[in-house]
Amino acid sequence: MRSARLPRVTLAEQVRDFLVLEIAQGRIPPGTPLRELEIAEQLGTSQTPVREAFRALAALGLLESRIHVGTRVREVAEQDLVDAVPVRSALEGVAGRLAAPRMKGEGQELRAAFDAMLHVAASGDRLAYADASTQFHRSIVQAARNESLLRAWNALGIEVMTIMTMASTDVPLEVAAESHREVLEALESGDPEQAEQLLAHHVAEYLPGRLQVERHADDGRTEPATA
Amino acid sequence: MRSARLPRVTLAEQVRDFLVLEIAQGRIPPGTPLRELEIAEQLGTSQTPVREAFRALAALGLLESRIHVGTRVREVAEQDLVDAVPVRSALEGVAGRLAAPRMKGEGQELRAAFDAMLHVAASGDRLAYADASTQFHRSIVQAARNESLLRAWNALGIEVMTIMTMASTDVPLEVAAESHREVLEALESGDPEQAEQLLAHHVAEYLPGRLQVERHADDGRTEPATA
DNA sequence: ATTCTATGCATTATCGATAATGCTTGCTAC
DNA sequence: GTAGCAAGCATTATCGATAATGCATAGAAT
Repeated sequence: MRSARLPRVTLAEQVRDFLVLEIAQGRIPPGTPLRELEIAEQLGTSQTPVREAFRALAALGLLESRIHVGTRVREVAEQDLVDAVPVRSALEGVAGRLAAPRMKGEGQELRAAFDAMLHVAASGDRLAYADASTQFHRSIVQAARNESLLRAWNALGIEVMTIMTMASTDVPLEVAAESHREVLEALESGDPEQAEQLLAHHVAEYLPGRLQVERHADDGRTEPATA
Repeated sequence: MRSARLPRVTLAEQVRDFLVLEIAQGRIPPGTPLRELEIAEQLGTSQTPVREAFRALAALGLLESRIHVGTRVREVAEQDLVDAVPVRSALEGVAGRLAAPRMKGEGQELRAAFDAMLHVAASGDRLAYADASTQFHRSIVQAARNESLLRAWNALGIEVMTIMTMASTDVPLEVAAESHREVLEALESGDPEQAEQLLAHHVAEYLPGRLQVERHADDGRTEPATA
């Protein structure tokens, strides 16, 4: 969002990002209890920034805290990937609808994000690809110029989910990246209907194989997912 | 959510709720700068819980913070009411779709929430009505049993919005309450399609008169709103 | 054996104080 | 008069220490 702009300074944010990566990449497995003071010591900070990071991650559903008892990494992170599908689909559909008219003609930022995604896909770095993909989708949501929408979307924690998904699927990056092209074009053409449709569908496109199976029991209208 | 169950203990939560009411009811007008230490002194706590409350409210979009500079009440709370309409509509539509099959037959909790709403509407207490209405809608979102959905919905800060809406509209409470009946019935009947439709539409039903005007410039598919 | 109760312990929640930051104002140089 | 710089100030960000809480365990009573 402001990634390169401001140096992302606070310790709390650094701690948060550290934990996100540790958890998303499986170095801290689900169920692990996290103690504020322990993490603080480990990172050389005081309890305060760690506590703040815990709160932020709990809001994303990555941790769960019980007051006066403790915090641990949530077990169900995988179910979340599945749950998120219809929600993301709905939200990004709205985003497409609202963003399309504003994009007509000037999708510079979005196209830049798309190009970055293609570029990074060629490099084979799945983590970097996750970043690029997240940035692409966030650009769309931001283009809708709707604070509520952005907030709801952020609450889903797409960054983390995308990282986790990329880590557990083996879809070739080029294919994944290429699948964004029609979305980009629909937005650039400025057609709200088509943008909504394509985005809602696209978001439901890839899901790690293992998860695809469980999916069908559940929703019934949207299809598979990643992005 | 757990309102009566656990006593909602932490100071941070109390501070948060205090601020929500002050802001929602206009006793702290938009634009007001809030200083952590000042609020702390005013409430007889230390800076820490206040800081935590600030963060939570910033996440809801009620405050905006700039690092090392300060925090103030967001100006645009009113625009948010408008922005939230298509987002809420989409989210609650999904909620209805997912919740309906689970509710078939046993909508006890939801019906209880509905009855509470009717009851409180008769009393004329608009603040209490806002609570009841929020509880009704939250029940539906919870019934969908989808963590991501609940998180996204919570991120919208419906409680606050409903309080603010009720404060600035003059729709008779009985009418507002009654309008939930068909939603309830659709859910009890267990039909996902109909529940989705009705909810998405219902959510877009009431908006304070002053705001209705601005609305039409903006979205184009969903209609007016409160709930 | 089972339930109740008291006590200790692990952990968070809160506190008061200090460090760090960014804004602003006033000065200086041109 | 204006641009650049420096010092002071308001405010947050962080720290280290203490208070409060809930859980678990062990013992007593039945």
